[in-house]
Amino acid sequence: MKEISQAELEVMKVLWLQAPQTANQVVEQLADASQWHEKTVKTLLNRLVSKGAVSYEKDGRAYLYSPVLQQSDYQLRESQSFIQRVLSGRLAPLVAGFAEQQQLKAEDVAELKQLIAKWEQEQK
Amino acid sequence: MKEISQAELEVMKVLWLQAPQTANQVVEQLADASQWHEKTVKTLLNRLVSKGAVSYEKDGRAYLYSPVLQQSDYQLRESQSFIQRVLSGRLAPLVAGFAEQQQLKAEDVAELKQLIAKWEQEQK
DNA sequence: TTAAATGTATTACGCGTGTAATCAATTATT
DNA sequence: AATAATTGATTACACGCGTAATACATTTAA
Repeated sequence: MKEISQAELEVMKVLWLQAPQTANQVVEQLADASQWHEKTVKTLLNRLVSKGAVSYEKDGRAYLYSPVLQQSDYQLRESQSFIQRVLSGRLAPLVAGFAEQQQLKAEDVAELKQLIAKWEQEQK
Repeated sequence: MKEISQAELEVMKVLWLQAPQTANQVVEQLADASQWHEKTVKTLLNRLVSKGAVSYEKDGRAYLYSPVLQQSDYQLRESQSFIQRVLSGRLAPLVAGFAEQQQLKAEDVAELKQLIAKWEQEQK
């Protein structure tokens, strides 16, 4: 699976919300959200198909597009590479930055606690 | 501050470890680590200067390069944009990525606990 | 003082991406 | 059936990036 560019990711997000969808359904949502021209969205869909991230099937006149790459898989893969590339494998500085900016949500903290608990369990 | 590309980031990492450094010191480390040609590294340094991420001062015949952009600032900025763009604003999936990789070190856990304690203190 | 070496600046080039326009095929309309 | 409209495929093009090579300036060596 080749890299997915930023613009392509926006298209994936639309398909992750609901699938399958026709090109026009996708175009409509992105014309609203991102001001993209219809042709642009079609190109992005084609590139995603070439990359194997999206599949389609003919439904009479129009095509129906579906994601092949699942969002959770994508997020995990990207997160891992991001952690290595940018954070050099360390989570703490990131959390510290978030805390400083008051961007840490209760939900995040709960998740962190759970992770720590699990980690401590494994250390025994 | 313009975007920093992946190759440029490797150069920044070398400068974050120690600064100032001459171009040749940087080149040496990256020739070892990344197989990059001297000319390539010089180009990357120049682009980083153009982008305002690195500064230099003349030291006789050679130049001394230093990061202007601090690593913690960069990490925070990138993390926030990554979390918005890829994770739709939630920190949790990133943490899950960590758990998956079994990358948590005792040091991280200790630091995280402290951050959480502080955060809980502030919530009262 | 002229040549070699060293260090930086400028230029190069193919590829992916953002952003579409045009072409071709198929369906709908008159 | 011929033409118009729709939809996907192909082509376009400028810009940033990875990866250097070449040119230029300055210092050192012969």
